[in-house]
Amino acid sequence: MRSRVTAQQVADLAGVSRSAVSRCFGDGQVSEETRKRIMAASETLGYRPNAIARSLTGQNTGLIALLLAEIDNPYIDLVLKKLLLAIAEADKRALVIPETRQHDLTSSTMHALDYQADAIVVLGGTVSDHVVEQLRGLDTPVFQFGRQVGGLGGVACDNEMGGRMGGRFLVQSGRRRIAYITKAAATDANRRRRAGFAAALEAAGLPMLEGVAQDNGFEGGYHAATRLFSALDPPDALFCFNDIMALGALQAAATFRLRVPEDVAILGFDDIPMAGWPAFGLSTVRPNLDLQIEKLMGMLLEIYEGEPARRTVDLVQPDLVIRRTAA
Amino acid sequence: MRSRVTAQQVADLAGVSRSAVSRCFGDGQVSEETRKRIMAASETLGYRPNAIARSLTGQNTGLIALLLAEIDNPYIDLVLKKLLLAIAEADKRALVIPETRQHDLTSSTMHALDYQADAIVVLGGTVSDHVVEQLRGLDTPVFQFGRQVGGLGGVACDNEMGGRMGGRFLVQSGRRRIAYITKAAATDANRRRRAGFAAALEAAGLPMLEGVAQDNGFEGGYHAATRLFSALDPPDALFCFNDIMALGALQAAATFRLRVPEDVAILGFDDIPMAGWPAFGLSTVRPNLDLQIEKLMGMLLEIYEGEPARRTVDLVQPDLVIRRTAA
DNA sequence: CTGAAAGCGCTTACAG
DNA sequence: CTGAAAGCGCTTACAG
Repeated sequence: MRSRVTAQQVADLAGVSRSAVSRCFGDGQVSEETRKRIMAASETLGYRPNAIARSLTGQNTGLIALLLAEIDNPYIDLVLKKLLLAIAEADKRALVIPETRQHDLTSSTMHALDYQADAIVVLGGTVSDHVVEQLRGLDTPVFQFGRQVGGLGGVACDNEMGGRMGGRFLVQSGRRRIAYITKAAATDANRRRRAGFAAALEAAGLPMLEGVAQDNGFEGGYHAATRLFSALDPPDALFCFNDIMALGALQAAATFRLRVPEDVAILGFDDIPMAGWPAFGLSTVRPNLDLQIEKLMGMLLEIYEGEPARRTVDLVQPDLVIRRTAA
Repeated sequence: MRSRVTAQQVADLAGVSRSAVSRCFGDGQVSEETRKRIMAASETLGYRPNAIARSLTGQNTGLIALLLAEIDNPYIDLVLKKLLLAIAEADKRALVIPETRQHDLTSSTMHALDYQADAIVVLGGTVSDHVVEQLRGLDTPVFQFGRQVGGLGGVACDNEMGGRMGGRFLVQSGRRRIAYITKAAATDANRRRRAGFAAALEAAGLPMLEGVAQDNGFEGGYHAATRLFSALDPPDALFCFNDIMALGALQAAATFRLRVPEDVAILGFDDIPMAGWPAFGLSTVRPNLDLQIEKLMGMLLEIYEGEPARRTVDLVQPDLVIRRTAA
């Protein structure tokens, strides 16, 4: 442990008790007079309370654990960055724990618990029922971001609504052979987007074509679209699970010399920064990320007020962003 | 603080002292017999040592603070993710602290110190001399990633070498009007890439054209390239500070109906995943990120061995990745 | 408002 | 190898 100034040293210099110093830096009662003396002493000595010691006795540690259940997703990168900023601005610290080959979500949770994190936020990926059961049983509040599994509070994009918006838009723009592209293994977000999309097509009396991808990345979208374009009667619209896949599909369309959106409309989901680049002009469904973060931070800060952790998921409505690839 | 099993409870159940339990979970001497008893008791009770309490008395906290001096850089995203994985695999925890409007690098450092982080790693951005002075004076070891400011240990891509490789390649492929594109405000990486590049051109007796961008992003590259292409005698090769700018330049070339690489060669730096997408096929300089992370982790782990923190920067040589945009 | 005391859950010399 | 004791740097009732 590094040699640092302690509260006792400040107390000695200021001629007060250690308790007074503690109260001064905490929320206790201190007279204006003593506060001034303590602050002066602190400044000369360069005192800062040891957060670790404070955590041992205090109400909380100020630590919020971020569990990254999935790390290869550009959208999660964005979420992580925004969340880091929000946590710093709320004057809390983020303990970021990724899933690794050796360490699954369960052991990440254990680590968060070892450090007495005040709350745990699970980002990305799928969470098995078994793990959810564990998380739900913890004393430490657990929140989920972007997912809606039972019994765990959190915030998510209304994926079903997003799927419906996408489907409706393509139908209304006169498309008739509309496909949904995604990876086979269904995450929660995937299932919901697909369900909303399917509902919109069904309401219009249209069938939903399917494109199955190997992965939820550029290559996955590229190959799935390639297969669809190779069919006898190719689709005139694609709705992709996410923007990266949509960009892959766009590339496939270029390969087939299809005009976008004239021959085929392409719609993504996420509105990652690239979607807006002039090179792409990708039309997409944009989750309201800032609002989601804001709501999550609200839930997080509630627990510092002593309120019980929420157990429900707040859904945030996405927007349709129409650029060039679907219009 | 949540109600949790303590070492005392384990000791009671196992019929040993609290010290024995501590030694068992630490590196102390315990007989095989007692170890078994303690482990059994721990398991029945579900005991895990409280990392906070352990941090208060132990040699270290197991916390490594990651200071994000710049958050809007896709390359830094990659670095952050890889570093998070490496830290988790080394069984340490990452405390991630971003610079915010309210909190500059200095106050981020203070927060890292409050939590008694064992080491601090500064990622991205520029660090003023004043802050470097501060960081250098700390008892806590500070490392830098991707930058080479004096007196602070760390690891970085050999940017000068990378610039030279890029320059040499363009010269050898027969280009004669070669431009370097970057944002005006010079970061350390920028200066070095430019210097290496300039040296390569000078060695060939060629002038170095300059394209000044508003920012180091897609738009910056796009507009800088557009200006260059609008000139009376446009360049036949562009070397961009990073891949995102190169993608912007690529888009500008398309707008001017320039063939790439026939009319103009475009070279980036970073080899972000997108660079390899078939849509782009961007030729670029690829820092050896994995090796950099490995070296940094080596430095980080040295301090747990009680060795003094290194004060020198380990340079890692980049590779040239030739795809389609420059060949 | 203030200080003395106890305690948070550990680790670490120190005896034995 | 093992346990009793002291201590890490705080906070928090408890008296005053």
